[in-house]
Amino acid sequence: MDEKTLRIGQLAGLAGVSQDTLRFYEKHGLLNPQLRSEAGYRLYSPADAQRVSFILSAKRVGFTLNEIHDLLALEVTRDEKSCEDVKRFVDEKLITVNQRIQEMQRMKNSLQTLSNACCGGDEPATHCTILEVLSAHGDAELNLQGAV
Amino acid sequence: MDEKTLRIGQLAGLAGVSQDTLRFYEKHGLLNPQLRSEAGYRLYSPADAQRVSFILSAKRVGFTLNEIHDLLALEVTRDEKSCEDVKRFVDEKLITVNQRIQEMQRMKNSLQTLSNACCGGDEPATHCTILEVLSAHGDAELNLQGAV
DNA sequence: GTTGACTCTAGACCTTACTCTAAGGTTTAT
DNA sequence: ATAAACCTTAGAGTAAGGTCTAGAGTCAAC
Ligand SMILES: [Zn+2]
Ligand SMILES: [Zn+2]
Ligand SMILES: [Zn+2]
Ligand SMILES: [Zn+2]
Repeated sequence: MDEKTLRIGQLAGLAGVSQDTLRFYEKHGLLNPQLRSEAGYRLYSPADAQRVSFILSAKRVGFTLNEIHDLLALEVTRDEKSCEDVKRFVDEKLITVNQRIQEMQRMKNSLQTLSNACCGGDEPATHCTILEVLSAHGDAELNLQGAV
Repeated sequence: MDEKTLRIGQLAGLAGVSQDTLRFYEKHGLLNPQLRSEAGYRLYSPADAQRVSFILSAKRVGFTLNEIHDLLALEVTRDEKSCEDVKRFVDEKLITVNQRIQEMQRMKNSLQTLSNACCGGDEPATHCTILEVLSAHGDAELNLQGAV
């Protein structure tokens, strides 16, 4: 009842991950709750909870744990790094995110086109293929040369 | 010189993946080039190439190989499946993609805010933290209850 | 005062998606 | 006709991100 701290099971429940996952993140330096109960139980502060939330969010948008580690490290190392470094790093990530958004948008369009074209009835779906849609209005997906 | 077929190294080069990766996809049913040269070399048709392109695109937007397999399977099984099935499946994926786009958009905003706030100079970056930004205009990232 | 829910550590194990190795056959160029 | 570059298979190895197990302490409640 110290403060508004959470034990591992509570935070895991709220965040929708396992306790093991939280310990795993800690072991890999993404998380580092400062408090322990007398019995040695981890006690997570609201800031810790926010951190978890950020990790999961970043993961869902496609960052690896290593990248997330670097993003979070801005907090810890910020007086060892210059603003120049920070800005360069963040702007790099921004480019990545923008590219992913564009690709997602294309995928969305393809799926939407397929969905629209499909009558949704219960006859055999002889006319329904993702690849057919892609080749029909086939932009973006054929540019093999565009690959990195 | 049959047609415009590609050997594995050529397709791998164009697609920006390894030959092993193409064979791996084949082994796992995502790809299945019909032709072989007399010597037993795989010969990929333009349709195969398109398929590869789709796989990579789908992967980049966050689908697993299993999910991609299912998307591609629409082609193969389409006269065993009803339009109803296809539409349900695709609409499900659409929801996923839309959610990811939204989350990416939020991440983009956070990074953009951080980038804007950062002067980019070479003094210590004491004021530059992703978590600070998130807590400052902190929507979306605190809703632990919103987790699945 | 013990049952049941919760937590701890250390370490083995798992899945996904490749990546590499070994041992060999093919094609092209000189 | 032989090297260099390409392809084949089967199977082992790797990295990321967990997940599970064992063995033990803790805490609330009946
Ligand atoms: Zn249909
Ligand atoms: Zn139909
Ligand atoms: Zn700055
Ligand atoms: Zn600055």
